[in-house]
Amino acid sequence: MKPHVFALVDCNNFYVSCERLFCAELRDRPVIVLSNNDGCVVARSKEAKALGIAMGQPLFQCQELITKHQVAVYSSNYALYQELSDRVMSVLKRCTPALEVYSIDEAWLSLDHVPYDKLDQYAQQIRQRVLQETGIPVSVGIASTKTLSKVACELVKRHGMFDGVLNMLPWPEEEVDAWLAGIHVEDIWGIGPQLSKKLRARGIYSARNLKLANHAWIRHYLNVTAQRVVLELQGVSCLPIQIYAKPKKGIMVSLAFGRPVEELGELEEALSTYTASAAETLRKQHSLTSQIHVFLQTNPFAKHIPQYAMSASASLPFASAFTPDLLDLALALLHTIYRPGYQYKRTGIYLTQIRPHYVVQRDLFGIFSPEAFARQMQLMTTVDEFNRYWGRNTLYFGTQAGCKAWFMKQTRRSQRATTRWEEILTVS
DNA sequence: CGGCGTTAG
DNA sequence: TATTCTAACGCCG
Repeated sequence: MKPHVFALVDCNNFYVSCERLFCAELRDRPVIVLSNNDGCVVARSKEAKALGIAMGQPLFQCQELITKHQVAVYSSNYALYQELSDRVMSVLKRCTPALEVYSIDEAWLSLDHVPYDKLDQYAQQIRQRVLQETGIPVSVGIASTKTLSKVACELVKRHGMFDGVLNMLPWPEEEVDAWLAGIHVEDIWGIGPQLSKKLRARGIYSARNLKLANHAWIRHYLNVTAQRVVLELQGVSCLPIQIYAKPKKGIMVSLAFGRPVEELGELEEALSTYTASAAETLRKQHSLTSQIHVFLQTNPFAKHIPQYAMSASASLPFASAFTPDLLDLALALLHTIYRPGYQYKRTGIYLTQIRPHYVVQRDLFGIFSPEAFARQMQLMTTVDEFNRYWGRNTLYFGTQAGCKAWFMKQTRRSQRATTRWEEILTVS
């Protein structure tokens, strides 16, 4: 049987590339993008990496480097990144019969349909198309398993060679192994810090070592995930391409505040906003929830202030995606856990017990009304369509209203040039 | 089955 | 002064 051909397409420094699209002078400068609340660094340009700015580093720790080297600093602009990601994925969709969107900046493509000797050329065409149609540069790794295509992509980025595409398929086994020897175990997809520690304790330091490790030992002392990684390194594909996004089994919305919040009223406003957003996500995947968890927390890093963290859960009488139902329950839960006198840093909601909305509801006491349910769903569909057309939060529920003084800090966000008319790029 | 730990981006 | 957010899965009791 012919082995499968996996291509991993990975956008280069994706968030930075997005920012550069709308600001030409960022081209050769060091650029970083921050997490929510401008907390820590979540994306770095090549130049910023070279300066030694680390992934996940708190902003205040690299302030000196930023000033010294005039690093361009951006708050995260997810509206922009998601829109550009969608554009990249739609180009990729046209390049393969089987696309798996793995993350905002990565996708797997099956290239089973491409003749073996045309793979490199085809991958170059993919890169050029994406660049031409979206402006985003990408790297491509090609191999017989997902894990090896990750390795290939990593080698492209690490060595800045291969012209953006690395196809490992034609390589003899010894050549693959030679390159695997240069990859540390902790840099393999699926091997995190804990597994690395155990592997290193057994003298397994490189991807090559792991590929040749003893199966029985791996299974017994580690886990089945690690065993799959070993097989995948050997060229035995265990992880197929998943074309359809599985509906989420849990939906969480939780954001840290831009400043400490003490008032119940502000917490209600924030939680209502998060709940409406979670409900929207729920409806988008055609699901209902029947269990709600609400949580509340002070800032665990602020050792000097009194700490409090609490959560509460409750079940809905019947599964729902009707925002007012979820709001009622979420706010009631918030009231049970709220204690005055604390400086809260975060609240959030987590929806679980999620199931498809077409599964017919059985109700022991006859309280559930299919007619009312249908009316509610219709109302929410209207709200969602309205908001999709006129912009997020054009229509919203009363408890969300307020001045949003708690909203996250975003002092350096670029224009939402692709999703807001009033922020469109102007050329003068 | 729930809680915990690990990993990912 | 300052430290992201979301989701899945495996293991264990």
